[in-house]
Amino acid sequence: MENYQIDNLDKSILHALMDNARTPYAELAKRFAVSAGTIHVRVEKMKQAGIIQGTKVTISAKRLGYDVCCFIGVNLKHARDYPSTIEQLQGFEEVVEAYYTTGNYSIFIKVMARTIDHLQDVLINKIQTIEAIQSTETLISLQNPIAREVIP
Amino acid sequence: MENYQIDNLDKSILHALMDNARTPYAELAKRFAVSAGTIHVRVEKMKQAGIIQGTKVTISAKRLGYDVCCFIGVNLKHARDYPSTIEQLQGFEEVVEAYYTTGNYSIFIKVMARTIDHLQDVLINKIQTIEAIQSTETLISLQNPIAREVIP
DNA sequence: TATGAAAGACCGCTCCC
DNA sequence: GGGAGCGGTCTTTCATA
Repeated sequence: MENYQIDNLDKSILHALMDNARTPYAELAKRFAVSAGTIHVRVEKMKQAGIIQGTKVTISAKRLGYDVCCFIGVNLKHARDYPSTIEQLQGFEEVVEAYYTTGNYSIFIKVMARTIDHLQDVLINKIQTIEAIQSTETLISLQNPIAREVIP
Repeated sequence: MENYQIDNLDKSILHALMDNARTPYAELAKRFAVSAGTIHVRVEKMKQAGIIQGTKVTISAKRLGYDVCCFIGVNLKHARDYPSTIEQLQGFEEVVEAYYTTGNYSIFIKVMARTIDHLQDVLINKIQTIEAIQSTETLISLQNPIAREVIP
């Protein structure tokens, strides 16, 4: 779990696996002109170092009927209400991300909803029922032109 | 690619595969008391329906030295500058997500940086050099207590 | 110490019930 | 939807530089 300085080969492997986690090692080996055993060793090292955490399938939220993506800036009445608010937000499945932030808002959340009506329902009947919340500001996402991950 | 109404078994499979895309079908079969063949059929159906898009490894940004996560609300001088701005933002590897939003900002981006100094560098020497940008507002994320995906 | 090659185990895919 | 055999992939081990 110590720090491990990745080299160009590691980086290339990461790129490939971030695109498709099931890329055969043999193919990576061919692509990067090394042996499959080497690929295996590198992947194992990065797993040990905690760089590669696991694999997961990518889901299309749209295909599942979730068309509306929005961000909501939340202001709390008192900063001390932060933990309990997070706990309550966690109970709403539409809240997919939450951040404790400096700046304009206390908490910043990402919400996925099926429709605008659904979003309205989530806002009024879920989020705004939390007592500790003073006010919210909603940013509806119309497009998501960039979506990727950091790669040094 | 048509719409496909998923049932409880599909949902369970999705959950399992979102946690670990390499879970053996035989194990899923045992867990949900069906045969491995059935798991295969369901996964294939969801792939066909476009619900499952692929698999990717999960990377620890922290382990790679990226400790600072922040959101930046961007205001443009003119709405028409949107496409060219996105194009320029795409060129900065630290910009990992971008949204075209209604509300306070024209564009909303997520930035990953190594350190606060690095973030400052990205802001001053990259983002704020874009001519079309009128102003920016930065929200630094101190914690990310909720991070998951929609699952109906 | 890191790489390359080969053998064995495991998994996923396909056919048939 | 369930079960069995084939093919492919991952993993491991050993030899090598």
